Amino acid sequence: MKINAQQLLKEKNIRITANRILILESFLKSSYSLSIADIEESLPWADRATIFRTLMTFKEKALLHTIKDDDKALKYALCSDACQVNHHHIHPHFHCDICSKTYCLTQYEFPTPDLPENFKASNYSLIINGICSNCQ
Amino acid sequence: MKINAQQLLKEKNIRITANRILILESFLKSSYSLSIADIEESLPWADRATIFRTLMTFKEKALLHTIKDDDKALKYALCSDACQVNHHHIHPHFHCDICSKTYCLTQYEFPTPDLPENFKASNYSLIINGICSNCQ
DNA sequence: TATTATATGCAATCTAATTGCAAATGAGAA
DNA sequence: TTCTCATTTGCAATTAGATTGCATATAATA
Repeated sequence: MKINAQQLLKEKNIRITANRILILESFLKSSYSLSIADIEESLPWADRATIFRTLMTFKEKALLHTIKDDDKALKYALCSDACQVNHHHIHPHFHCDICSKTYCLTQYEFPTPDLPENFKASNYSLIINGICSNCQ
Repeated sequence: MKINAQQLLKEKNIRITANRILILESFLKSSYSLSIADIEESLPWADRATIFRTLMTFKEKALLHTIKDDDKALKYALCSDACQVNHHHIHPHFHCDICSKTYCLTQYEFPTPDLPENFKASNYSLIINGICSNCQ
C-alpha cells in the first residue's frame, strides 16, 4: 500500500482509530467502490453502525464520495485529489451490469451539457452502465 | 392536457384502469419527476402497493424511467420519444438542491466520455445538481 | 354475458439506512 | 505518565422506503 491510511487520516484531521484505519485501507486497496455490506464482509467483526458513521465522517471530510448506481445499497469511493481541491467536481462512474462493481473514472473527464436558462449547476454525477473489462 | 393518457396506455399495450390513467396523468401534468410518495400525496385514496406496481409496469413498457437523485426515494419520469426508440439512451437530469425537484432534460444532449480499454457502455445517466430557475 | 387473465387493496415483510445511549477510547493537558 | 473530556464505539432498536402474498375485484375479449 503506497498511501498510508493513518497519515491520510491525520492530514484530514480525523481522529485515528483501528476501525478507521482498516476501513480506509479497504478503500485504498480496492479498485472499485464499496457499500456498507461490502465492508461488513471484509471486516466481519466490525459493527454496521460504526461503519456507517465512519463513512459519514469520511464523506464530511471529503475523503469519500457516494455513488448511487443500479444496486440498492449506496456505494462509497475515495475522492481523488481533484475532488478534494474542488467540491464541485465531475464524477464519471462505470457500473458493470454483470459483476455489479462500480469503478470511479476520475481521470475520464467529460464536457458538461448546456442547461436551460437560469439553471445553475454545481455538481455533475455521471453513471455509465455497461460491461467492464473483467466481464467481457 | 394535449396527450391522452388512455390512448398512450393503449398504444403501449397496457391494460386501462382508473388508477393507471390517473397516475399517468400525474406525470403528463408534471414538469418534473415524481416519487411514489409524491403520487400518494396527489392521489391520497390510492394504495402504495398499487402505485408501486403501476410504476413497475410503466417502466417495463418503457413509459417511464427511474432516476436516483440525492433524495432517498427513487423518482420516476416519463420517457421521451427518444427513450422509447432506443433503450440505450442518454439521460441528463437536473436536481435542484433547494426545492429538491428533478427535471428531465431530454433535449440537452451531452457528448459521452472515453472509457478505459474493454469497457463497453450501454447507458448513460447524468445527474446535475444545482439550483433551478424557480429557486434562484 | 360469461370467462379468464390481470390488477387491486390490505397487511405483512424485507432491506438498507439511521438513531439513542451507555461504555470504551484517543489525544491533549497537567 | 496519568488525568480529563470530548469523541467514538457497540449493541439494540427504529425508521423509511421498497416489495410481496393473497384473496377479491375488474378489464378485455370470446
